[in-house]
Amino acid sequence: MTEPKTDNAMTFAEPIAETCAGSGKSDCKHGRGENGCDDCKVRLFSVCGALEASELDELDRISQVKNFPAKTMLFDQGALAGSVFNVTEGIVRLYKSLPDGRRQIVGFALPGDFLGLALMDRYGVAAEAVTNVKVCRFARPAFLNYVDGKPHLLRRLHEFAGHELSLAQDQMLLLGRRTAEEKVAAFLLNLQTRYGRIGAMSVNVPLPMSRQDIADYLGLTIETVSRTLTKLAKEKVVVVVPDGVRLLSTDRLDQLAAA
Amino acid sequence: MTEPKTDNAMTFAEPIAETCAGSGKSDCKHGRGENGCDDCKVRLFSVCGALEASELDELDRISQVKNFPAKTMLFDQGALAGSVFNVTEGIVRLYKSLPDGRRQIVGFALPGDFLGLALMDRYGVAAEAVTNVKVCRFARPAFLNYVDGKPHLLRRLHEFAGHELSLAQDQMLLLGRRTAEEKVAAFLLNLQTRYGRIGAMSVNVPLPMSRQDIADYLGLTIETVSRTLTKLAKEKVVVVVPDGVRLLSTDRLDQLAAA
DNA sequence: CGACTGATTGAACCAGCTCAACTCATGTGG
DNA sequence: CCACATGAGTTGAGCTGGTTCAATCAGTCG
Repeated sequence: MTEPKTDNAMTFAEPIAETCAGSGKSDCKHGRGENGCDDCKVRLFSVCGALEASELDELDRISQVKNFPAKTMLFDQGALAGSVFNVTEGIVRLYKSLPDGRRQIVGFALPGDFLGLALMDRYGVAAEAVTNVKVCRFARPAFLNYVDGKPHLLRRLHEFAGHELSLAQDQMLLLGRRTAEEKVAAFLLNLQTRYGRIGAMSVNVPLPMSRQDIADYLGLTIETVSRTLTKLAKEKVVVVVPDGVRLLSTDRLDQLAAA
Repeated sequence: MTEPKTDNAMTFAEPIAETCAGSGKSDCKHGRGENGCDDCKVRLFSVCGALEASELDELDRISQVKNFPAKTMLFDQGALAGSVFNVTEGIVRLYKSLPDGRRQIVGFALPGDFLGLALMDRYGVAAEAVTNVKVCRFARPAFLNYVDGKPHLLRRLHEFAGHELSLAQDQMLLLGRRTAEEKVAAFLLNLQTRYGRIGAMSVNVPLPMSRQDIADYLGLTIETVSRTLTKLAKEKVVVVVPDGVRLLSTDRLDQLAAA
C-alpha cells in the first residue's frame, strides 16, 4: 500500500512518447521510429491502410512524428491549415466556440483518426490534446501533392469523410432530440465501441476527458453529466471509477440510447 | 381584389415540372429536356461544375430526370443506396428518426445540392420532398463507375463532402449551445445566404417547410419556433408573411446569431 | 358553408440550468 | 509532515427557458 503512483487499473494508454522514441537511434530524420509506417499500430484502420509498401515509403518521407502534451493545441479554429494529421496515440478534442465562450465539442479523435480530412485551406474547428498525443503530421501542400495521382487514397479519404459526416448527423440527432440520460448512455456506448475498434474492447471505459469536455460534447452542463452518471450508478448500470466508468449493463444502456 | 389565387409575392419557385417537361418533345429518352446538362441551371454550383463538355455528355447518358411531388420520399434511412441525386429544383428535407418518432432534420437540400455524397452503400438519412422536387438521378453503380478514373470529380465530391461536414459541425454548435432566439436567427440568415448562392438573394426569405420542419431542424418545438418568430416580429426584426419572412434588420439577426 | 390542416397564443409544468456549498485528491512550501 | 491552496467533481436548492397541453385562429378545399 505504499505505491508512489496510484495503481488505477483504468487509465488509458498514454505514454509520454518523446520525439524519436524508436530505440534510441540518433539519426532519426523525421522524428519517427526506425521502421516508420511499418510498425505503425494504427495504419490498418486509418487512411494509410489503403497504401502499398512503396507508397508508404513515400509517405514516410513527407511525414513527421510529433508529440503534443496534454492540454496543448494542435491548431485553432479558422487558422490557415498548414498541416493534416493522423493521430497515433492519445485523444484529441475538436471543438467550435462562440465569442462569449460557449463551446461545442464536435468530436473526440482517437488513434487512427485523421484531422483535416476535408482538406480545406482553413481549419473549421480547433483541436486540443486531451491526453498526451502522438501524431503523424503532413505538410498540407506535400500531402495534397501526394494525394494527387493516388485516386485510391483520395477514395479512402472520401470514405472516411463520409463516415465522419454520418457520425456528425448522429450527433445532431443526439444534441437536438435526446434527453440527458440518453445522451450520456449513447456517449458511453459509443466510446466503448470506438475503443473496441482500436483493440481496447472492455467494459471498462476510460474517460480521460474532463466532465466539462463531456458536457460540451453532449450539449449539457457539467452538473447534469455528473448527476446523470450518479443516477446510472445508483441504478447499477455503471460504476464510476477514477478516470472512467465500468459498464455493468450494456443492455440497459442500449435501451436508454434507443437507436 | 377578386383574384382566384393569392398574389403572394413570396412563394419559392416550385414549378410542378412534369417528367420530360423540356419543350413537349416526345422521344425524350432519359426524361430530360432536349439539351440535357447543357441547360441545367444548377450545374455550375453543383458537383457537375467540375466536368468538361465531353464528360457531361457521358453523364447525361447515365442520368435520369425525376420528379418527386411534395411530401414524397426520395429514399429512407438505412435503405440500400441504389441511386445518388443532384437536386435541380425544389427543397428536400434530410432527417434521422428515433424509434419513438422524435425526428431531427439534419439539413435542407436546395437546388445544386447532391444527395448521397458519402457514396456509402446505405443511406444514412431519409430524404423527403418538401416542395415539388426535380432531381438528376444516377444509379449508384453507374455513378461509381463513372467517378472511377475521374479524380477531379472525386476531388470535387470530396470538397462538397468537406463543406457538408463543416456545416454539420456548425449545426452541432447551434443545437448544443445556442438559445431558441439564436437558433431561429441563424436559420433565417443561413437560408437567405443559401438562396443568394443560387441566385435568389433577397430580404424575402421563403419558408416552404412547415414549422414542424423548422422545429425539428433547430431542436425546438413548433410552439417555440412560432413564439420566437412572433417575438422577432414584435421587435421589428422580421415580418412574418404567408410562406416566409421578410428580414427587416439583418444586422440585428447577425447580432443574435452571434458568430 | 363546415371540416380540416397548420400556425398562433395562453397557462402550467419540468428537465436541465444556475448558483453555491462541500468533498476529495494532488501539490507546495514552511 | 502538516497546513494550506488548488482544481476537478459531486451534491443540494431554487430558478427558468423551453416544453406540454389545450384553446383559438386562419387559410384552403370539397
